[in-house]
Amino acid sequence: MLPSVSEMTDSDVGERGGKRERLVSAAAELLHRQGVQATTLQQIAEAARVPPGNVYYYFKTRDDLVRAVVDTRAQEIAEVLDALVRRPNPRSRLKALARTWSDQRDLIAESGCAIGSLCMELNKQDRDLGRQSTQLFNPLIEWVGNQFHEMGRSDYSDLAVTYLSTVEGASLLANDLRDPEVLARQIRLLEKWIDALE
Amino acid sequence: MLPSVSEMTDSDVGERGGKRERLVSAAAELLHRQGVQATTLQQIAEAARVPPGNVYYYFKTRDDLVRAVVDTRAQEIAEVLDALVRRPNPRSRLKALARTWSDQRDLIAESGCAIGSLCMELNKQDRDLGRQSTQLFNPLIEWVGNQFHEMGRSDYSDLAVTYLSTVEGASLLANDLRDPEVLARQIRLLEKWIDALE
DNA sequence: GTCTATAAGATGATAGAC
DNA sequence: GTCTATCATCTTATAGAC
Repeated sequence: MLPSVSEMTDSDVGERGGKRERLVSAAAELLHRQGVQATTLQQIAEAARVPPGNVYYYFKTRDDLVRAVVDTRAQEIAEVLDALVRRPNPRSRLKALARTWSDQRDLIAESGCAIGSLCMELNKQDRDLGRQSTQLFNPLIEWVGNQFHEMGRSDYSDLAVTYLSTVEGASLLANDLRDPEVLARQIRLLEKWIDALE
Repeated sequence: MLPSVSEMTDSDVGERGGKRERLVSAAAELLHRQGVQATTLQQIAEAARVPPGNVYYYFKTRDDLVRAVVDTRAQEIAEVLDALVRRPNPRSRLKALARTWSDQRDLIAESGCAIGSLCMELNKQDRDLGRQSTQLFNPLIEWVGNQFHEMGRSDYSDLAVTYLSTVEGASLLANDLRDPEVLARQIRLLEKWIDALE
């Protein structure tokens, strides 16, 4: 079994020329833009500048590559959340997190939220891949819930769902309407809502 | 060109044994449960009890069948919205529409919102099929916006997006968490929000 | 008018060459 | 250790039988 990205040493990466990482990176982008099912290994290999068919040297199956993309997304989320703990209070942390969506409004209007659309597609798979999506939303729900809890709200769990529902729903509509400003406006309203909470 | 479902007379249906309708109905359910890309014509034909390969007698291409499913969903939406005009005021109409989602909470927790997930997948297609999704959300946004407008709100457009964002986002999270009550709770909060608006 | 057999093409995966 | 050639399978689509 090959080591995961996080387990690889620098020398491993050097020996392979970073091809595994290029594959995961190219796959992440293509799965976001085209969808999981619509993207072929050939397209991923081409985008990563790796010989087609050679993907199987780095990943045992196609599902394994998809799993690696999910792991990478989960890691990105963890990094974003970790960076926010520097902020002084839960209110400003929640608003800063929301702004990571409006900052990406152009991309989201074009291809939807990378997390939300990935989850939705994984949730339709009946294989074990299907339950991998919890890696993405669960940490977010817990983190957001913790912020509301710190604010002294006993209904922190419902508030976390409301928060993420707004963000994901607005991303879906902005994508469907191909209008980044739809997302920007909803995030602004979400910030007001956070400020208005006691 | 074959007549669409709405244009078919009873005798047409009788002669065909309703196979076209069975195909669209089976396709709609499978696209919802498995996704557009993951569903094959064989699966649809089998579910509709129509000989495999015979699908092309009723639909010129696979995309045409998907289009028929989208048309059917759009028609379903129109029917639901039409039925709501009997209600006395915009506030009760908005709450009644929201309840159509919580009424389907078990199905949505299992497979997501039929409209939202269909839109998300269509939005990733670069063919002309991709822009068909506007048939689904546009009428909803306009109708919901009209209700807020009748309530005297000048920001009716933003409110309509907030309303649908909440519903679609909550459906996505309920699906990911496999928890119908998540959706039910968010719809209850949405109803309170509607009541609280001036 | 209805359906079967099959073509044509693409995709995931493997075996083995370099 | 890296990559190429190829297989087996599946899927859309068509031609033509009944």
